[in-house]
Amino acid sequence: MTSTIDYDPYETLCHDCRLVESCLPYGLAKNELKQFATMVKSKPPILSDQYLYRQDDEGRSLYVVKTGSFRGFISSTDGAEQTIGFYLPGELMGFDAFQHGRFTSSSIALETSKVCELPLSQLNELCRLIPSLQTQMLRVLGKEIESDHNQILLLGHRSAKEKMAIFLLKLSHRYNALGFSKTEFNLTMKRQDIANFLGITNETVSRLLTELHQQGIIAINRRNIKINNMNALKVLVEDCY
Amino acid sequence: MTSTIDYDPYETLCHDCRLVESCLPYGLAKNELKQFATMVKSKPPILSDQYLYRQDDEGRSLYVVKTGSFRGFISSTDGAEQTIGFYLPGELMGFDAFQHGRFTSSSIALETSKVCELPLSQLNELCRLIPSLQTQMLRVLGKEIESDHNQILLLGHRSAKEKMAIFLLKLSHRYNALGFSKTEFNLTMKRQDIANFLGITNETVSRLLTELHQQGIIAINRRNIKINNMNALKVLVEDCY
DNA sequence: CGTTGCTTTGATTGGTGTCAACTTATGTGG
DNA sequence: CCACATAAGTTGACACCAATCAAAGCAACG
Repeated sequence: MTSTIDYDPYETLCHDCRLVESCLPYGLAKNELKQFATMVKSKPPILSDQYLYRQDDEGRSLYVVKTGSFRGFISSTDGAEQTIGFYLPGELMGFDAFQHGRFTSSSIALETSKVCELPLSQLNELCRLIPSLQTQMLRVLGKEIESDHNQILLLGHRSAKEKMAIFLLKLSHRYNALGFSKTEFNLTMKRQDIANFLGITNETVSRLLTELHQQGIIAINRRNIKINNMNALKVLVEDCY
Repeated sequence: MTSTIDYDPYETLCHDCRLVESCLPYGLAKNELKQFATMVKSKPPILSDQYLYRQDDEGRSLYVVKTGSFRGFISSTDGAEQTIGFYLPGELMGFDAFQHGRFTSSSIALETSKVCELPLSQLNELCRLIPSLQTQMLRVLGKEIESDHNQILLLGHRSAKEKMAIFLLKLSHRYNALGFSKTEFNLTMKRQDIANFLGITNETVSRLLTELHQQGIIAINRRNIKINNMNALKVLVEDCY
């Protein structure tokens, strides 16, 4: 499967990166950005289904998605999983290692993906030197927390249909923010992943997508989805966003 | 109703505070702690049902619970609420204002409570001066994120009974960490609050508590709860923790 | 004491999960 | 290139957990 997100085939430094506006160093002065860039470690691409990091691994870095997408999840001791989020380009992963230096979740690539690695030791040091980076750091942490809160809101008080609609709208919004179509995109995750993320079963996901398709609100073929009636989706949610 | 948590009737500085080991400045050297303490603003006690802060308010401070307890929640545009957490002494509130300088959740006192206020501007400055404070800051942020992830796990994949058991076990654990009994304590929140937090209805909460009572696993009278059989509760959860 | 808000209990309904069968896509080896 | 195995996705029948609606019990408080 080819990725819908593959606009950066060559290695670039931060100041050339088209993600810079949504990434951590947003708002830094030119010389600061240059300094920031020296810290960034590049890694070989992560293939589909490969782990970026595993729960309980030592966590010494943050990671930013450069291309591709990831799925973050927690495993219970019995092997049951809960997907806590999907990560698209420009989004950060690995905050959960801040507490004890070990990841409390795992991250796995949904397709061939590239990341920028930010070693925490250097990031901390740089935050002291560059106040606006410190501010920006707290800002993305706040964003992460707010995003988690929204997920709690979604899981706690929404019907399966509302959850599905919210999921699609949010994905649309995020793709749009990255400069892609907000009405047509490829789902990089399996039905099962969506189901797990929303706290429902894959059968229910399948049924709901079929239903939305039959109502003409979306058109879906395998992983390709087209939103025909954005408003109808919003009506389903009514007031969540 | 009298609080179960009322061991600090007099104003104290950080170095005298019995919460210091679980609070933000944990691990700071004596002189650093002194410096930290000068930043702490004391506030008049918050009475029951009073807001500490409201969603969309400007957020320029973090707050630490000194005595009492709070309920944090998000409101949708239609007025529906989702409780995102309960806060006991030593726990921090207000991280969600990091993103845009405004709270994305509200916090309300469940009983007469006291908080320490930490102005963000000074906290940021101090983090630059005291590296171990910076580390500690990231640690509590990591803890907050992990806690949110656990809540997502709970809401996504647990039956009502499991949710209830997890809620009680977690509360027991937190009270114990504060030096209180882990088998007997008062619930400072209403059934409705618990229900909302767990994503179920208050009727279900009531039924489950009654059921656990009849099975002899707990003894509950209004807000007072006694856990008679901790193991039985853990068996209900099996593998979550 | 009467009002009020919180809690409990009961009867009924419906949304999702569960189980199972089938279809479709992908990949492998002969 | 085909036969086969495997995984992903769809669809249907049925069961059950928890929501909903309704009403009564119970503590707090003026």
